[in-house]
Amino acid sequence: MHQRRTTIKDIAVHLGIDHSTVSRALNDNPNISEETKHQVRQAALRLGYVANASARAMRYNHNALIGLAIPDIRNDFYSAVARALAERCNRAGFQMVLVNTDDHPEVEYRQVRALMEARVAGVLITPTPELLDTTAKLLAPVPTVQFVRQSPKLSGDIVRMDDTRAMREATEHLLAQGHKRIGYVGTRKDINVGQARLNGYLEAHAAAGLAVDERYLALVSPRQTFGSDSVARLLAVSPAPTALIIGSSELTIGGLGAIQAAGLTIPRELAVVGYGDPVWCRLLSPSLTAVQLPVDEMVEAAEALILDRIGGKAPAGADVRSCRPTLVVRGSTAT
Amino acid sequence: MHQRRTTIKDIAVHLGIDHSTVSRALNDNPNISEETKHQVRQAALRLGYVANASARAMRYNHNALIGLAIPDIRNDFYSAVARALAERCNRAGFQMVLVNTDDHPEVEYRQVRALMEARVAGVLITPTPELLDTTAKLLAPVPTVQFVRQSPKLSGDIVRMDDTRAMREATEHLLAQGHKRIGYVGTRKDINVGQARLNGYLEAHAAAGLAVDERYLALVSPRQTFGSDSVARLLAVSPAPTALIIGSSELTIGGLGAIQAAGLTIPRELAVVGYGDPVWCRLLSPSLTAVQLPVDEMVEAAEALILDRIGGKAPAGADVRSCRPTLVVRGSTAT
DNA sequence: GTATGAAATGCACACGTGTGCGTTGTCAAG
DNA sequence: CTTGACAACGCACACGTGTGCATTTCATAC
Repeated sequence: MHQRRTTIKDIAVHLGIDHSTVSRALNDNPNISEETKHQVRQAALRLGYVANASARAMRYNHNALIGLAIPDIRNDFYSAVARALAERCNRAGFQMVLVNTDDHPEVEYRQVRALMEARVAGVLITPTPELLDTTAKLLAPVPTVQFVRQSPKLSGDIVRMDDTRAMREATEHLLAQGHKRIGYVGTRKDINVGQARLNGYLEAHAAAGLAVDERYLALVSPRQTFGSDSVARLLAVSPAPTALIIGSSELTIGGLGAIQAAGLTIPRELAVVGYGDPVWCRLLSPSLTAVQLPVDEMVEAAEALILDRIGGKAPAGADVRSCRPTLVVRGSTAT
Repeated sequence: MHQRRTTIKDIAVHLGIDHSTVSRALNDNPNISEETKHQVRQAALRLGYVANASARAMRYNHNALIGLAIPDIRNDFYSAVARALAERCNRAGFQMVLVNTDDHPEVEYRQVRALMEARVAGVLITPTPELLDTTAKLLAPVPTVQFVRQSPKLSGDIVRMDDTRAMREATEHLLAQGHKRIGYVGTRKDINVGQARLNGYLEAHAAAGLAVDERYLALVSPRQTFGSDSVARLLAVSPAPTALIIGSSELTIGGLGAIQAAGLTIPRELAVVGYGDPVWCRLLSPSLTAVQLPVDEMVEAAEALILDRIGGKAPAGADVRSCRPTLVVRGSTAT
């Protein structure tokens, strides 16, 4: 059933030498003769030796692992993040370990606990808004980067984006086109990015001296069905909004479906701005104006921060990196 | 820098008892008094004890890990697979470990090696067509499931889909609508699914007594840019095809872009069938007729197979499970 | 021949967890 | 009081790897 795997001890017995010599040979220790090294390497190859990461992790007191805890890997943004981070980790000699929290505090706890049991050297997490105290306590001993979202219960560095600015620009873009009734479907205010994005929407209205009609606002959890429901509700308001901003990639998918179901022509009857910039944005007709998220920039910043912390060469206080999303104007807001 | 983490030994010292008693207490051994168990649990909680998975993995000779090696997590199909598998693994008490091979044999080798160093109990892999001998040798000691694709160099169970049937149905669907010039953009024939899908296309033509014009075929690596290039090339053939089948999800994304760039109206000037069924298929206008892949069914089969192998309760020979994709007809092939 | 040193290798332990086996303490039956 | 039975716990080792230290071998210098 469970296969016995060859160890350095097997190699040692095979060659009639001590296992410590094998260990040194494989690690290219200068005290070992070239001849012995050669024989050891050959034997390792022949016997199919593969180092045991667990044993190694125990010997040193750290694992070359970095944990990534995100809501759902099926989300285009997070899958791009995971891919980029995995690549960077590999380059730095680390292995990335991915877990899905499903935006559920208990699942999040279990998954983070699994990461801690694996003794990850650092964690990159997009915390749920209801992050448990026990989860925060769990994360305390290791360098943590709060990615995208942040929680007051967590300490550690922060990598975020300028959500407020992005949404202000998106709103200003629509206002400049003469829209006066702009619907907004975003995430709940207790998710910090939800509040931030809403602020951008509000600021733009305030700057334009335009009052905000509460009936054009929908703040929900970032699920596709809620996006669909919310958009349907906003479109039913009378007078109907002439433009719509959707403030989350999940909500965008659901929302676009609802707009189609309503039979509205974009952008003539309804202008639309989405959040997140998956490849298929350009395939829609008309193509979708959207807030493009700086994935690479954010992952690069996060990785640099966490590696510095792991290496011990980082300032005492928490560092905050804010990356700037860009509004990409396409057909869905054409005049 | 590297935090010292509390161990059962710390708890033992804290309570003035032996570490073996702590171990037994935490594992609810009947030989330990309820009072001691209570104290141990309390102390574990207070000291923030988190079990060391590496040490545990060494004590037993297996890790509760299952490896998943796929080309790219950004692909909608594979991210859905990863999500589903992770969930099932958790339910079964396992932890999934994900690696991207990037469809590159050397990367594949490195990543599989990392999995084997982590001592995964089993591996689910979508092998690259050029899978190295060394990679195959690496995988030999553990139960392996070849997922979607398969390689002659590997042994072990196989979970695939009936690609030929799916493509035959897709082709028949177009033939039934009167199309005589059907372009086909698919993956290279040395990828087994590429050959299988092409066969479906060919079989349908043969059954209809229709000759296949080689100029309408493009067989490439599954990259978006190749999809774009190939479609552009096929559309330039004179007479141009009236319908197009794209036999890979990556190629579909690139191909749709090329069709848009050519300014063709779907389905009037060109009918289109895609492969893979991401959520955004329904958001296109017209919505995209596509081969829907049985993700859940395949993951369920793969997980059952690998758990049986790990548990030792599986037949000697390799098992093959073939799941059936379904053609979902939408607007892009409307008449 | 002996001392000196360098090169190459073996011995023994540590890391954290779990378990077989021996030991202690307690209580009841003889 | 002795014996046995049983509950509760400690001792010691194993898993695979790496490393400090001691040991061996061998050549060179005195």
